[in-house]
Amino acid sequence: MLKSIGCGEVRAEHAGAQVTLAGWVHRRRDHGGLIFLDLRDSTGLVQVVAFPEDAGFATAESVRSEYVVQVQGEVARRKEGTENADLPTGEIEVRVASLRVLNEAETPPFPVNQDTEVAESTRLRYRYLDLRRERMQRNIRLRHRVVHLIRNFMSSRDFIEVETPVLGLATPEGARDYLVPSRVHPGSFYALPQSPQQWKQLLMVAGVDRYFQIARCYRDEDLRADRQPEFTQLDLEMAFVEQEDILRLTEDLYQHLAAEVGGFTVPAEFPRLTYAECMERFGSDKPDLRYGMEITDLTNDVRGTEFQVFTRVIEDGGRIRAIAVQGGADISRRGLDALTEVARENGASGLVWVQFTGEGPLDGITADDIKTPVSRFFSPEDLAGLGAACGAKRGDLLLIAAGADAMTSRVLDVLRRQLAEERGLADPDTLSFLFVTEFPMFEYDEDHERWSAVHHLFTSPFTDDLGIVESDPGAVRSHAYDLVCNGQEVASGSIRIHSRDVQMSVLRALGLSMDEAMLKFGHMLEAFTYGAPPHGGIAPGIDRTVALFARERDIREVIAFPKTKTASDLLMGAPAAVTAEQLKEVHVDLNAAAREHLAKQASEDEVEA
RNA sequence: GGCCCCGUGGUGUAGAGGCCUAACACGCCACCCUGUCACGGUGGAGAUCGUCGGUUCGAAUCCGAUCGGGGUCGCCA
Repeated sequence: MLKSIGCGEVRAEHAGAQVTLAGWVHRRRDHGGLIFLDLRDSTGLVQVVAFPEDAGFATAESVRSEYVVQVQGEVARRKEGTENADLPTGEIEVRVASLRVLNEAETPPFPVNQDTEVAESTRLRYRYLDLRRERMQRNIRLRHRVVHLIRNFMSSRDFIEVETPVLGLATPEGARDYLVPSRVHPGSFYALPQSPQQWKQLLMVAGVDRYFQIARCYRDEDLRADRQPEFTQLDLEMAFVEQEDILRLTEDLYQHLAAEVGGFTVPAEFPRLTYAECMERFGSDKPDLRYGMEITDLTNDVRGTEFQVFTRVIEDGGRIRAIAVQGGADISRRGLDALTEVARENGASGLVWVQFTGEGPLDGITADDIKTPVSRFFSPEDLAGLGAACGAKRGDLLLIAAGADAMTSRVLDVLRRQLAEERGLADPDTLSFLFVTEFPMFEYDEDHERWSAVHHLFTSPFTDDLGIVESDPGAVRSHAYDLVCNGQEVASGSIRIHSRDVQMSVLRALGLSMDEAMLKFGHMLEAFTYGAPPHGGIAPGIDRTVALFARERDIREVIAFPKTKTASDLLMGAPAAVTAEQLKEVHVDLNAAAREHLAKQASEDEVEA
């Protein structure tokens, strides 16, 4: 080894010892007559000091930020009064006996030694330097730790890790596939897995009754802060289980992770809410439970009133729903207009607000203490009643949306989240986990005029609903469940269908013909005829999980080499054109549009060069 | 695919028709400095304002296109 100890590991107890250090020059402080170097490696920072009489002094004068150097010297206690309490190594310093430059370094394109804001594209272009910075070092090390904890936990529960192919078969359902052309089979393509779903179910049939895998998944869809074209899941599956077994295992895992990582408040027991309950109380299937503002149904409270905006909606089968915003009476007229605009953008024709000023309960509140555009239609008593129904006090704001459930849910969910954000209601140190259960089996796809699976087509419908799978798909409940945390879906799973007949019925409900079903899923249907055990599983997103524990909002911050929004790799320059020879080998011809695009790109590159 | 935001020395920002021969901080370079730790001091170099085109007597600034990055809706079983 080129070093005898890590920079960050040197302590007062080493005083007097000879050490060899190697690392990057974090910072140089040249006082003319003496030079300090902060030397950095993965273990931390240590101060190296060189005096003019030291052999390494001339070299110390010449080194620059990010030079890679090796230092030999004696550990010494710092002079009294010069200790640095902010550094674990702050009691000591290393007096240079020799200093060797292992490699020089260009001035980096952005500061490596401080956590300054840098354009993300620049960070990605020089990711190897970005990763050298403290924040990213912390994140990728946390990621390792979390994955390590997961592997140990799964092993301790008798799961075995099995690798499954990356080159597989395209499926007609779900996300767009990444395709890989076959050289050996002209005109045929592999698809990269959207998840190892089918493989893990086949492993269940194979008698591997407790499987897991840290699996890379690929989906060719547009990206977001929490979505990458390739991402990592803890994929797991168990045979002979019921939903409760999977949920308990998942909760145990996350309790374990939270306890080991530390620093977060986590519910003692993860609440379980049905999908219907979530939509009713929060308007979302991934509610943030760190704050209140639950939705209240006011339909019956306003049924007989004069206000036709409400009564007409009720006649049309809609409902009147509201949230109470604690302390919201101080929101300005302009702020209220902005909230109304948000409601409109999400499909509402308007938003009724009521502000209760003053303090204390709403009983006996007078018109003077109520601000609302609908005062003509409601008495102060009526409005107080509505407020009380939502749990409001004086000083609070009531926001009322009227219309179809889908719209009012969306509007109140968006408002709830926005207000929580604006008013800082979400505790950053709380991880508010919950399970959402009883997802509907199907949803209607307006664009393609057919039913599609909400979770996926291997999800088991409720036994009680098997009779209506094909006659009334919209009413079928499924054994699909999510783990949700702080308004984000972190895991998703289900109990699977293990019967060929049920699977065929679901495929028919999705509008797949027998021929198509056999072509795309014949292998699954066949496997199910050979004694498939009842089974189920879940797939927590590793990127999102690590981001939660790292307090990062963007999963790109916990991925070593992420892609941009347009799925390109700024460091390597992928994707890129390949040679005509390579295309020929895989029997691929580019169409005119693709050729034109490449030509244009090439000419732009020339201009730059 | 729609909508929105951003693009100015190496980095982060300011500049919003003529005051710009583009400002500030950090960084960089040189010199000075024996106890700093975001060391300090003095001096200096460095951007034609993403690209292309247009409007104008005049464009970093206005308009259009385009490229790149980001957000969001669709999409993501």
